Amino acid sequence: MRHELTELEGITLGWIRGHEPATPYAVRVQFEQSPSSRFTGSAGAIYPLMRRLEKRGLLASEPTATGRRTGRAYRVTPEGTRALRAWLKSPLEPADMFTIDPLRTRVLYLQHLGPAERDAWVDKAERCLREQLALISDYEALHADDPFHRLANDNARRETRARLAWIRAVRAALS
Amino acid sequence: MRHELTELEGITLGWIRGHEPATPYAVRVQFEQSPSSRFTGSAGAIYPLMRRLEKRGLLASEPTATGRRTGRAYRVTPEGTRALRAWLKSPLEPADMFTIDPLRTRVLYLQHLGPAERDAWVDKAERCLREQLALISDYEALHADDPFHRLANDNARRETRARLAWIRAVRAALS
DNA sequence: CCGCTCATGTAACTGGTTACATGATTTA
DNA sequence: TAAATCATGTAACCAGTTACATGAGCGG
Repeated sequence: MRHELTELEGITLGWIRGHEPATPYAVRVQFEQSPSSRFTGSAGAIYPLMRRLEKRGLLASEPTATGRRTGRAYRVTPEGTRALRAWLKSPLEPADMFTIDPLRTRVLYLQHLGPAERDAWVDKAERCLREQLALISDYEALHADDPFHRLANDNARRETRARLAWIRAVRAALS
Repeated sequence: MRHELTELEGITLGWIRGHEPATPYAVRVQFEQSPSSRFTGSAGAIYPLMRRLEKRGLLASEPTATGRRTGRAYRVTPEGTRALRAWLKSPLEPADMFTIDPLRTRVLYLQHLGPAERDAWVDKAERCLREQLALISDYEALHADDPFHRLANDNARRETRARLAWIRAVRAALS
């Protein structure tokens, strides 16, 4: 009885649970409108993933037809709910939760850019972080009703603010 | 002339530039002692990667022998330096820099846990974040001399602190 | 000499992306 | 009715992981 889920599987399962019955396309749209770039929500990922979860007994599907179109709509099975709950609780080992910040890795080797290039880099980074704050607010407006979405959004905002404060510290340190 | 590098390639190239001539094993050790869990620095990743970069002309290798052991030590070519600099400057599109926080995705679906389970989850998350702060300090001590490392470390510390503040806000919101 | 760690690799797998193919429905 | 876009899927590829194989050197 394997219950381990990848991050994408966990998120998908969680989303479907709240939007049953859900087609793969609906899941895809959801991923595309999210400002996160970790997953594209490409068809090539979602369709096989959902069939995979069904084969594992975590999803069950019924055929749907809008007009003459064929397709399948999925629901989370009790087994799937159990897997979702296990996923929610599980991977909280300290090692697993190190955040990945592409800015952080790049600053490690910033010595290989000239002073002017470094300044340009820092400026651009700060601009991008500001834009991101705006994107976060936009996205938040879409889900103002869901308190859990608001909490997740608060996380994104706080992290982005911390990175902004940091990038300003970087600028100060470089000059 | 393709100059695009994956994150792992960029980091590897940057590290080698500062530690020439470097063996794949030395690169591996470096990754293992880093507190980040994004890359394991497994042999299966590093050895092929470095050969790949050599074939692209970004690394050059000389055979080395400690005792009767055979092996190769690598240096970054001028072409490799150019690629490194391009990588440092390039992927700062807003979309690319969204941070991945496994806590954030999980909180989205926390509604599927009971109140007691949620509390336990929040407690564990907070404990892990605290441990991480300690890990960050340990790691910082290893590189106290390198100002760029210190900046990167400052980033990790600020983000972790922001996440800690957030998780406390989550606890407050849940009760 | 036995076992441990150092060091170099390879092979099979996996999860996700890109790019493509195709048919249905809506809109100009 | 032509073009756009909605919706469902497949195939080829790719970077990185896991697990394994192997041999050198070293300490008990």
